[in-house]
Amino acid sequence: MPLYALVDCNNFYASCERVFAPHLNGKPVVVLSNNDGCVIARSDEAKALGVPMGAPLHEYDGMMRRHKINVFSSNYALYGDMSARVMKTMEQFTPDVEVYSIDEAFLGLTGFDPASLPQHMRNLRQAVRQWTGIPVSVGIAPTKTLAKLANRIAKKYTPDGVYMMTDPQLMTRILGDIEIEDIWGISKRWGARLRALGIGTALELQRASPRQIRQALSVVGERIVHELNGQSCLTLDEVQPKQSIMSSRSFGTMVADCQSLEEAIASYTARAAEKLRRQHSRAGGIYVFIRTNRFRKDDPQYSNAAMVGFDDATDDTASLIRAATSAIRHLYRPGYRYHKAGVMLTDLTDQDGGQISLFNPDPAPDVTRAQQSRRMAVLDQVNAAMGQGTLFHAAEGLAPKPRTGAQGRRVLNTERWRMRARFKSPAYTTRWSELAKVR
DNA sequence: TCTGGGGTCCTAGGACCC
DNA sequence: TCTGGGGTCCTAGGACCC
Repeated sequence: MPLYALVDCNNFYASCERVFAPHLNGKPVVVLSNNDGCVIARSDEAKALGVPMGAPLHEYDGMMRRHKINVFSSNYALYGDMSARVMKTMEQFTPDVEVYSIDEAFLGLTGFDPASLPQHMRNLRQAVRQWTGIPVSVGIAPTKTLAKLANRIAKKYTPDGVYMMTDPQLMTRILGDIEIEDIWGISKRWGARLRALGIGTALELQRASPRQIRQALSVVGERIVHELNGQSCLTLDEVQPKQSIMSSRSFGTMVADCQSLEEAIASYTARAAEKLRRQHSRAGGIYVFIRTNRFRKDDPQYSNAAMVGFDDATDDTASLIRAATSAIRHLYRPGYRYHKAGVMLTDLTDQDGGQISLFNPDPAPDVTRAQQSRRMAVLDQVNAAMGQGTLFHAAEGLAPKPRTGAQGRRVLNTERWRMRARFKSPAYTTRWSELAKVR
């Protein structure tokens, strides 16, 4: 029987801050997102005081002051470094470590004597605590999905932070108390779908017919059913190189001039290029986007993106920055207050070198549905005239360029998602397929 | 005024070829 | 001109995770 452990750092970012401020042990601590916008990590004490995940600072400012909650800006360099130390420590206890996220790892424990595992994991936990200062919880089970659940139990109920879930009878009792949305891979949406089928707990999902679940949730859901039954479907994966690398930020204050956008984009590109080289990859293309603040309904809205493809894939920061800033100059429109920008490196190798394609017709401020559909009609005509159902307009005198390949798909999907989010318009959902049919 | 920043996977159906 | 089957690749849409 295979055995897995999920090791999860408790309140990771908050714990990292505490390592360097030990006097805050036992006191409430929260860590904020970029620009100190909202809460992204909370210590147990902060959770107990009722600070929700994602809480916007401006709403909870007074409350946090009242309760003397210690508030930190995020320091990702620190967290990344601490994470690496934690992972390295765990490698001393088993060679099979899958780093799943910055604060979690799955361990492969097949071959270990099950009877001695809890103690082995207690030792691991203590070593991590001692060498890094970070508290972790460990869940052990025959599948990854069950290990995730065991980890919850470990975190909530066991004093030594380790829980092994192997006894079938005990498992039945535990699963009966777990809401389906708390299962790894079951979100709110899928949860609602399952509840409509009369499945509300992990136990009910465990006992459901795999075929029925496959119908409702695809093979992904069926796997979860098997995993809940102790049949391992998800194996330990080695860390793979990223298929796309993103770097984006919302600005602390609105940006209106092109120069500042160029500078921001240049630094994002440099960051992304660093990640790229670290995993020994080259980018075949770079995708660049800018947008105004969608939360400010009264502001004129503009959002656009461009892709530059390279003749030869590159990892050279200067070339990438040249491409990105040139894209920004094409994307920039005066008269807007920009809120966010970013780049995504892709391995699009089928792009022609140096070509820039814009994704969006130039959206005017405060477009109405009627205006938008008129604009779309024009765009359709342009695309029809160009012979290919491509997504670009010719205002810049740029040749239209069809996009293909896996990365192109990814980028397009991302962009579609943004468009839908921005306009909340079904017209945008259908437009792309209609364009495709023009061919 | 403020409301994060990253990622991955699956599938139905169409296009195209034989 | 119409019909049909099998295979592969791509697109578009729908999810999920931390």
